[in-house]
Amino acid sequence: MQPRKTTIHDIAIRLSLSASTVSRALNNSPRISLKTREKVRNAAAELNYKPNHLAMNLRKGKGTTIGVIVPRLNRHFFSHAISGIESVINPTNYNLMICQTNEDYETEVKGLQSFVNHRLDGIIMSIATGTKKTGHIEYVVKEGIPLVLFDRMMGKISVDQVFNDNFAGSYDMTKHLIEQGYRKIIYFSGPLHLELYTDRYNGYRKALADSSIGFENEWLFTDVLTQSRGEEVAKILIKSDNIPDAIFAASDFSALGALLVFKNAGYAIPGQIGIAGFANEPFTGLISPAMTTLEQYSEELGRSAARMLIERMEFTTGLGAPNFVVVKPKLIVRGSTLRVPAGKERNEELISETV
Amino acid sequence: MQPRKTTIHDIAIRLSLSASTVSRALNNSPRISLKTREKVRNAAAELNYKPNHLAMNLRKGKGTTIGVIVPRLNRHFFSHAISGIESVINPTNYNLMICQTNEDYETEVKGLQSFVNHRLDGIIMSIATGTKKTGHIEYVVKEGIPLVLFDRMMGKISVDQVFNDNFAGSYDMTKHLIEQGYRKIIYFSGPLHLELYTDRYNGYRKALADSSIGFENEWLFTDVLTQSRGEEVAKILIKSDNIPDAIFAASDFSALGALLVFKNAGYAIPGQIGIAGFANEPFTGLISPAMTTLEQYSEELGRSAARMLIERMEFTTGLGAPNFVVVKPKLIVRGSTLRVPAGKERNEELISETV
DNA sequence: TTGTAGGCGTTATCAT
DNA sequence: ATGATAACGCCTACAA
Repeated sequence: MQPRKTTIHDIAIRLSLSASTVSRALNNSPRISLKTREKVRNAAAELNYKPNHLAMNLRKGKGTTIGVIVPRLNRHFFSHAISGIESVINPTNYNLMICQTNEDYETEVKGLQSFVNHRLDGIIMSIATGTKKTGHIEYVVKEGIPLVLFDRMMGKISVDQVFNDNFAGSYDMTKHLIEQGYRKIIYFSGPLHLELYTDRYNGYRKALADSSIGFENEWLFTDVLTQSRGEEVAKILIKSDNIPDAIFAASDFSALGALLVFKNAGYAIPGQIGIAGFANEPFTGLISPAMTTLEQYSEELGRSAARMLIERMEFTTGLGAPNFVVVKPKLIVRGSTLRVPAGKERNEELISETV
Repeated sequence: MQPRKTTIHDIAIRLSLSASTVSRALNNSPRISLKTREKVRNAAAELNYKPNHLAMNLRKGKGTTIGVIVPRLNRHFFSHAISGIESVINPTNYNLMICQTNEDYETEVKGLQSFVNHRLDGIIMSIATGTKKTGHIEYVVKEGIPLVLFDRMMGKISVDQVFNDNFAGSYDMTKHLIEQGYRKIIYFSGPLHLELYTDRYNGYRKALADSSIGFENEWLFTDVLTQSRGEEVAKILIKSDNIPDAIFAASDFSALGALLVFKNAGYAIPGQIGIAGFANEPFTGLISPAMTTLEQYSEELGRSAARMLIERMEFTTGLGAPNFVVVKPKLIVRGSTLRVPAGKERNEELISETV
């Protein structure tokens, strides 16, 4: 614990200069002679000077920190999205402040508030499943803080957004299942108050309708996103002797739960039952049978979000019309749903590499 | 974009009070009458006042942000450690600023420097594998900023540390392999300039020695931590016909790479070759055969680190003697190494649940 | 119980 | 090319 940190004043005194000169020299202002700049730099190094960003930001009315809010850090999807964000942010001189909500609304509000109080310059966020109200987000927008929503879209809010074409992904997957001969396709959904999940659900429904396959209300299970929920529902299905041809889950994790339960119960996958997920989490390529799923290009999503945010921050054109970036997920077909003999009605284009 | 944000002065003017009164009222100072406090609170809400943390921190010379530096966010180990940290930090009014180094030294230095400049109040960090010098860390310590090192220990630096007993974990694993009848046990290590990895390596060597099993220099492969490196080395082993009895990898990921290569090449696991990893990443329980590995209790590690940091920050007793927390990893025995018939020399205590 | 004044470290404006 | 001064928004002696 040293008494006090070196400031530009200390440097100024040491060199018999004024603080403003030192400040300018440190900022490489052309108004200061090269010789002086050199002297100042040396003295700064000698005195171990470290700029105080708090003071800088206070004075300038803006800082260099971007806040990121995600539901969970330990999802491949989000950690890779963050990697994408970082790859764009790192070369700039912005810093990342990350906060995870654990899908909880209160935590989300608190985190966002803290970002506002800290006068962060921009925010990238993905809404928690627990979030049903959007006042806190609209507030940030009204406050004039650049904000980009990502993955969990929110049609009502007029703000930049980056997300997957969930409808299309879901549609493609369902079509694939139908092509493989599955007819009774049960759907594991997330909470339907999130557009993300209604879109996925609608894509599934549309594909069924387009193939003239009837839909039964009991085919839909909501809030089945985790492995344990997937296991629960799978056990219920087995116990009630309500065995589906296939399960399409809006989450790889619940798909995994179902796959394990059915496999343990002795069902042949993909023979008796097909199972597909959503997100292409790394484990989907490692289990057996490997799981059919949808690649969401999370890293690219993150990069896009970061780029959009920086755009907003630099060209602070007030509240222009919001921009949207939509990324179409890619169908990754693997063993858990592939049962049509090769060369028959199998669509070669659908077959992707398995990691 | 509104013209300017509300400050305590605005509230003061509105209520014909002084700014200091408002400040005190907002901070619930008993020196201000309850009635005034109430009035101030209302006015603040009405004017949509948000405290400026930059100014607060500048004035107080300290803030409420804790920095976390990890090599990779997308490792189960680190994302769970962060969850642990958060579970301790969230109830306080500190915030987390997270930075990932991608195992790169330069990024680590830059991140740490940025933390110092932002006057963060405390730092929890795990050193990048690319880091060989420690000056930047010692600097932070000398600067008087509370710092806790975690997972990647650094014996030379006098600072609080939380880490696994890597020697013991590695020793246990090697013993287990020997008990299973494996003799030629090849070792995939991380870079040996990190104590973490020398400790693991030494545990392995000690177990071999204690069982009077000779060690050959070609059994050691360094810098084999990723899946792709694991695959590379496995292919080299097969090509050179240098087939081991078992592989013990200091990383689940390189173990995975080897497992896949040997499995694809038609080797029976655990029959012809046993494979074990380190970290208990979720996929280890999902692949087949499921992988034997070591649980590191990352969440607990994170919690301990956060607790130690807060301790240091609150009771800022200068530079007291550093504290250490050591957590012993737990052996998780699964199919990839288990081949001794039950009831023979198999040690029941070693058999743990498979998640 | 409240007000006044000064300063945290920096930078922008205006002068010299 | 450099200096003096004020201000960013808040807090805290000290004074009243």
